Amino acid sequence: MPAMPILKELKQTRPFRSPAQEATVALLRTADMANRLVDAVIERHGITGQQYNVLRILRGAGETGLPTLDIAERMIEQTPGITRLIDRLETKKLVARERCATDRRQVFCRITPAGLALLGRLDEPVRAASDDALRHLSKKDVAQLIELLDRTREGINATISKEIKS
Amino acid sequence: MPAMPILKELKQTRPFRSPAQEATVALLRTADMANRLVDAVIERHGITGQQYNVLRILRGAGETGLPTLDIAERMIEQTPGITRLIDRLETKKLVARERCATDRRQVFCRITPAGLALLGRLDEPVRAASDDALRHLSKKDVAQLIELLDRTREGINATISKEIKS
DNA sequence: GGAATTTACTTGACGCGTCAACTATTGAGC
DNA sequence: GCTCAATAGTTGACGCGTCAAGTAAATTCC
Repeated sequence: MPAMPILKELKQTRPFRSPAQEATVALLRTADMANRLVDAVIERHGITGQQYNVLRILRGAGETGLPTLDIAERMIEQTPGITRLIDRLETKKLVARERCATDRRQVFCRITPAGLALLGRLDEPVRAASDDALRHLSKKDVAQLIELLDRTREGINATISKEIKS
Repeated sequence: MPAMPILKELKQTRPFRSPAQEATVALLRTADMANRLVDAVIERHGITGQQYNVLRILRGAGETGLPTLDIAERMIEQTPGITRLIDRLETKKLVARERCATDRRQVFCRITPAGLALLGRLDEPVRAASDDALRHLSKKDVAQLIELLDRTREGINATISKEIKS
């Protein structure tokens, strides 16, 4: 039961040029839908999906917090956007920043108690949204999906390193 | 060989709250990587990934073209951004717009010969990028991945319709 | 056939990703 | 110690998604 094949879904006449291309498009569209679903849950609580990610990272980092760029590394995102993202979290009093004394270039970011409380309220609904999104898949399917995606990322990583060399 | 488990990849101490959540995160990260790979190829040719998508849609639509909002429907995206997206394509002379005579509310967009030529140059490298991304997967794996993703989208769609009702 | 809706866009404002500079420190080599 | 390079972060500019509000041209309904 392939549900709704991508081809129809896109109302596209032109067929895919390879199965891999069909899979890639399916991957992108599926991820976008999942993102919307999860973001919708998060945004009801007054922060964006990206802001939520930052808060989660900072919660994981504990008391000491993290330098700005270390946060960026743990996100999907690259670098410069992180500054403004954290600016907004600081405005909302969910994150506090402080220049490091021993290395004055670094700025440590810590999650505030208000930030922790917000995360606490979000953990359950966010998990529920993920479970909902995948509820058509059996336990085994989910494991299989994770495995396929892991291997896909590995392949992409390899491709990228190859390109950097050339 | 699960390559690099998501958990390590994120340097995150806190474990996932459910397999579904791990799968969701894997999905989002994998899609992001795939997107970067493909976009990198496209952007070498002077347009963005979204602009490429619009051009593909318009190529599929043929001579008559498509009204603005019909393009938006076929994209991942919702509505209003499409206007400005096409503005930029028009500036680049890759798309032409013309108000419909019979229904003057509509604006028909058509791909120009220059746009078609650009797409022609991109088809091959884009397909190659997809193939590269998934080269660690066997034919069977790719089919399996497509199937799992199709079913996932189906589940998300159902979840969303359910929410709209409530 | 004229008012009230609906449709097809368009525009403004804001969040976010990304590249290219630019500043402030710190560290390394001499 | 002093120059030079690397590191940590910030800022400006632009593309894009998204919501809310606005405009203009059909359509619908008395």
